[in-house]
Amino acid sequence: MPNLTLPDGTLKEFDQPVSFADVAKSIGPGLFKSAVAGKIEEKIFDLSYLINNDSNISIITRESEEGLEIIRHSTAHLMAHAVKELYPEAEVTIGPVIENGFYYDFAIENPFTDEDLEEIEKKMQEIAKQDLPISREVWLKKDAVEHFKNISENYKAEIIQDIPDDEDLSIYKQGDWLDLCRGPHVPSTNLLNAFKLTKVAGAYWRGDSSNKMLQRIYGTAWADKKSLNHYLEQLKQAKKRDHRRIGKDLDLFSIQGEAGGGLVFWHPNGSKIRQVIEDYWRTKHLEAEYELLYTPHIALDTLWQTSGHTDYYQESMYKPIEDENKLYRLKPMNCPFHVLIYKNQLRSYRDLPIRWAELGTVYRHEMTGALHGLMRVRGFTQDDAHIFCTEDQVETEITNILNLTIEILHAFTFDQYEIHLATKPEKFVGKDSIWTKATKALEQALSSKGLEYVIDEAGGAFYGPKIDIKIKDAIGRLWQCTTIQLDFNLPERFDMQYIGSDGHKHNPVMIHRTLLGSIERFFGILIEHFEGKFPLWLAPTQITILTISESQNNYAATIYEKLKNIGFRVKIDLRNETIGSKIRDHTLKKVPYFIIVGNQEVKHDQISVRTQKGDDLGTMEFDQFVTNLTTELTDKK
RNA sequence: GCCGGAAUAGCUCAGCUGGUAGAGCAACUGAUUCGUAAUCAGUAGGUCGCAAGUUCGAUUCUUGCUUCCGGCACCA
Repeated sequence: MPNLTLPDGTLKEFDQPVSFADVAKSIGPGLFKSAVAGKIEEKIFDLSYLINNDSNISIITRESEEGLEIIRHSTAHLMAHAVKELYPEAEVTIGPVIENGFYYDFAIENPFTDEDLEEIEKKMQEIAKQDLPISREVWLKKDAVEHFKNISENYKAEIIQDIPDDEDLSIYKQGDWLDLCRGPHVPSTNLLNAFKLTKVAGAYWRGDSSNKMLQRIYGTAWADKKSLNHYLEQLKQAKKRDHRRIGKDLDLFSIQGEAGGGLVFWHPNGSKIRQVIEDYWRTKHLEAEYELLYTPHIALDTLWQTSGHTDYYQESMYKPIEDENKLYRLKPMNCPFHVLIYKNQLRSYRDLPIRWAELGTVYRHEMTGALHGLMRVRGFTQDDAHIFCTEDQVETEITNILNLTIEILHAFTFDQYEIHLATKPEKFVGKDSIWTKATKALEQALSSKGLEYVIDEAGGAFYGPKIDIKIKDAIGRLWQCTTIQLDFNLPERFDMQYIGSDGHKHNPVMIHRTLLGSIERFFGILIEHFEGKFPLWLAPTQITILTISESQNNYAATIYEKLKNIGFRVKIDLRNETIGSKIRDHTLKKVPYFIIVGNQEVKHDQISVRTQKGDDLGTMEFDQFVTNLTTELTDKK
């Protein structure tokens, strides 16, 4: 005779065990209709689960986060069911829920095509309409293994083998198809009506590249058609921001097969933006008392042996180049070079901290399949810096780095982050005591800045703990750019030293840090973040002057000269085209401001201003315009 | 690197089962001199990614290579 307490505190009394479905029904038909599962305390159960005892319960509806997850999970099963009906020879493996959807991996001889996906989707709709009840059964492990082996579902049998003997095995049935699953699931297939299969791709069994490759089908599923369409629309919008598309449209950069994959060509427009970014970066680093370095692009292989790179990262380093019987390597990192400069003279504790920064171009042989626009390339420039300091200086230095990071990211309108602090892994170098001290210093620096962070337990590199910062872009995606890493390894490997106040030699602590990460990748992120509509201070062309007809050419030229002399990046369009056509062209080129001059403007010695967004700011004095833009530049808006 | 797909004019794309290519935009020329997202007309533009094979004949079929796309694996 369970007494059930609902989330709002209401007490419901029943004189016999009841299912969640009945409870929902007793509360209201609307709730019953949208119910997909139930919850006792924090545990989730099927709607059909019978509640025997007094408990705190709640009903999970299809719109809730948990409800959606159940719908997605059940849709994954629905897809597997459909695949088995169409391709009985396919073997099912696993089908988890992922962000916005699900996937299911199948072992099958002939890979699925896009046409197959359509067929499968149709079959899914068919099964969903049949309104098949989804029921749960508990099986013994050995029965389950035997069953799946009998029907040649070897992967499933293997999965079951790995489940501990004492655990209950639940099997879910819909129609004559069944699958091992922890559940819960929606009570019937007709609750699944807003889904779409999105793509098919290969994926390794158990995620191991030495295993067989399976066929993975991805899909998305939602509580209703409206949410599904909303999501599909979002996907389309995200696609419109693709930096490869915009990079081509705005003539920012290219990557050319003729030169090789993953090597970036910065066109004049992209180069202009990069130059502005780098100038700003340099200014800020000089202000923060860094000194700037330049180092070579290649060095003797033996240097990379000393640094340990050839041991750990050989596969992603380019092969050695031979010259005069010596082997050289393209640099995959800048740090050993900075170390060499450090070692070039005797250092005293009075010299520390030393802060050296370099926009250093490195080359890494990424695997072909990994290359992706500007996001993953083979040659890129890191905004790298190394700080050499004493153990006691670590916290202050980290605080300084965080300050600089926040200021620089803010300039690019990135003000929301997710911060990770990665601690000592199982395999590590250096003394426990210094790890503890250093990790504490990182924590201290973060908390004193009031920054929230999550601890990534044992996620540090073998050579030291680190802070990673992920920034949130305009459509909520996270990108890891900043990383601040302590290194107890290189100072020892290279036998770096300083003379302490005690007159003895000590190893300095080395901090590696990059704020933007790779300039190429950061540029890609910026393109997507701004959708190509760069703020005034970054825009390759800031102003375009458009004439109505030929008679304003001279006036336009004077305006042009004046703006250019002030330092604006300005262009002039004297083409024999209608004003509408000119506006369209430059709007599509994402120029922030247009100055339009016709006979009216010439007559009153004024200009008419329009923005890229389409706002007509009307006519104004030239000086007014310059003042407005100068403010905008200072504010970096 | 692995699985699948793709590569045609500067860009976006069409070209059925083999008979050496077509549109729109851009470019160029001319007309038009125009008031806030496309003025009109004409011209030119292609080793159909590269190499080999099958064939009387290959953009089309086969193989290899290169690059790109979607995932997987990898990412100091």
